Amino acid sequence: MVKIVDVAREAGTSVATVSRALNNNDRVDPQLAARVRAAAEKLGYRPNHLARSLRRQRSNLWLLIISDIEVSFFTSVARGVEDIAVANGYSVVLCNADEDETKESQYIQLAAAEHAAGVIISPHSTQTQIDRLAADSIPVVVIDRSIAAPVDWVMVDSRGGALAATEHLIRQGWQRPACVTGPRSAETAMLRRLGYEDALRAAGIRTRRVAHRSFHLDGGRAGAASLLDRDRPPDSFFVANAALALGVLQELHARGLRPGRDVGLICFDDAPWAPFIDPPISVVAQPAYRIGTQAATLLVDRIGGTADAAPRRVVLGTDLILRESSVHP
Amino acid sequence: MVKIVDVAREAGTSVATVSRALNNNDRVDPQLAARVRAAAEKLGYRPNHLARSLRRQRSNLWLLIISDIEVSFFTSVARGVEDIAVANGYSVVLCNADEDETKESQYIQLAAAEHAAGVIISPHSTQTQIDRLAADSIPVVVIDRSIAAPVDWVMVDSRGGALAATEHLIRQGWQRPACVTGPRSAETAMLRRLGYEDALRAAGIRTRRVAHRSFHLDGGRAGAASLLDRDRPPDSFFVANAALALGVLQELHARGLRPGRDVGLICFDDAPWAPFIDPPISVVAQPAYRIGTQAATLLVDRIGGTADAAPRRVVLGTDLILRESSVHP
DNA sequence: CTGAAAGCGCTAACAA
DNA sequence: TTGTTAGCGCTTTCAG
Repeated sequence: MVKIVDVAREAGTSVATVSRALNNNDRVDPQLAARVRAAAEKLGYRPNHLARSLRRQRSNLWLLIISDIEVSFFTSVARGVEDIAVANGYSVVLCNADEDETKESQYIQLAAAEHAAGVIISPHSTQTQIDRLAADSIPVVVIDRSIAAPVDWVMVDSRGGALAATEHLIRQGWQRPACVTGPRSAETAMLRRLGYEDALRAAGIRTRRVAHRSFHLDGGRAGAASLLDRDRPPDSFFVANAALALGVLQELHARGLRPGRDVGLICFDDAPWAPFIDPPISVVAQPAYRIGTQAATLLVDRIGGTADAAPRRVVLGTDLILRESSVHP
Repeated sequence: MVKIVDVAREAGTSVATVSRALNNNDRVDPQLAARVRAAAEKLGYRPNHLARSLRRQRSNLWLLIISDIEVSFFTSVARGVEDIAVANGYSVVLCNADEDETKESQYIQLAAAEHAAGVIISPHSTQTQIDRLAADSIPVVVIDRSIAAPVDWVMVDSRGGALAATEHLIRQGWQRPACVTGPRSAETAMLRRLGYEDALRAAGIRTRRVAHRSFHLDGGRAGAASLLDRDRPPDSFFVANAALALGVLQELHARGLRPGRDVGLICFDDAPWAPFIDPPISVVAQPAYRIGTQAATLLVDRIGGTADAAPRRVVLGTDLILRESSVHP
């Protein structure tokens, strides 16, 4: 391992000058700086981030903690985050909390222990504890779901999107829309349910048909099954995310019910496969990449700026993409 | 920030003893150790990984560098890796190289700069340079694709899986199978092509219908289009991964060709949506989770063991899952 | 079994 | 503008 003192010796100068030349370049003789860079190059010098971060008390590493890596929404977000981060000299690593509270808290610990420069997180629940980060004054930006702490966040208008989707179902002529959503602990699950209920209320439909399940395929299947087993089963479904929708589709298929003919179906979040399902699925699309860039921009500001500025909140709109699954025959 | 010296003061002992008590516990008086732990607990002490790693010259962090996070195969691998890593006291973070050589090399640099304990990587190409890691004696395990360096790796039998898939197509009665695969630089792309050709050879089919494209939806669409525009177009497709398959489906749909009726279709890698496509897609399934656990196990051994032991190679078999898309009417 | 002290590689006062 | 040097927080000899 070649270290800074080796470069100093090679360039015939001191470690301080090497450090200065290789970093900000602030007030070091251009010729000397060039010599230093040449020496560093020749020796293949790579700064040791550990030592640097320990000394500086801050690193260049961001942790992006996402609640479920299998959700393509998050992978698009990640791309947005990364593009902005890299442009500002940070590296981003991903942590998959897998909707598991324990894993999530371990990653939060990790961010603190590794002295991350910043954290972007889609919290498992509104109760997710980020005190560990606040205590070490590591800036945090929350995405997708909100949290019981005064931090910056970026979200989509879940309630509005759900309202639009359910309204669409009703306008198509479906009479008894149901809502299959995530666990009560997930704010997006609740907001999407509320949007669904807004639409029912506006249309004067009294019966709420709601199933809360885990945000997974199995949850979708179970939710749809329980709803369909009721006395007056739903004739259409607003589903709160893509994984759930896959489960709902499975259950519909098992019962010989075809979306766009026997039942209506629309879901939140546009998955890459949604246009290829039989029939193609209508969705509420989220601006995932833009959520990532927005969150990253907030984080860059927060790292550079004053810690005690008031939290900033960004809410992005959704787009309704209509395909065949929601058509009323 | 509470540090080790604070704990020492609280416990009425020295930093050395605190360090020992909090780590291996090796030959520390049990009573003293208990006092130390109590003090650490009381003060909310968290070790600073940066300082520890700098001193020890090794960290507990693994980097898992994957070539495309949108491929669900990799997310399952990640889960397998993580389970083993955590069980052995390591933390793992994900890096998405996005099939981009530059990003990949930046992550390799990052692993070196952060003194990662180990790296698991699905390399962008056989030419991926991991010298940076070898130079810092950071153990590496390669997955999914091989690489021009003597390292441990874990792969699936791509060629065998491709052979089985293509044989199945032929046995169904399809006469002119084609192969839509990834770029020549990707070893899996080549191996799957070779397996396809093995099957044609065995069946005495002379005409090779092959399209190499990028491992993405667009590539699949373009590949299928170019094949279908030939003089004697294929009547069936073996597709080298799930993203490509989506593109192929798109092109077939655009031409009014229905899999399992007008054409045969089977693809490598079982995606979560594969059973829900119209018609459900036949696939070659990979033991993704097991690839992750195997790779992680190799890495644990390698970190603990001697660096110069001969590289170990693991090849896992694939499973053919037959659904409707490959049926010959 | 415990403590004192020497660094890990780097940056940032402080001096020159 | 450059160099000397004191740590960042921790682990690990080496003495005791």
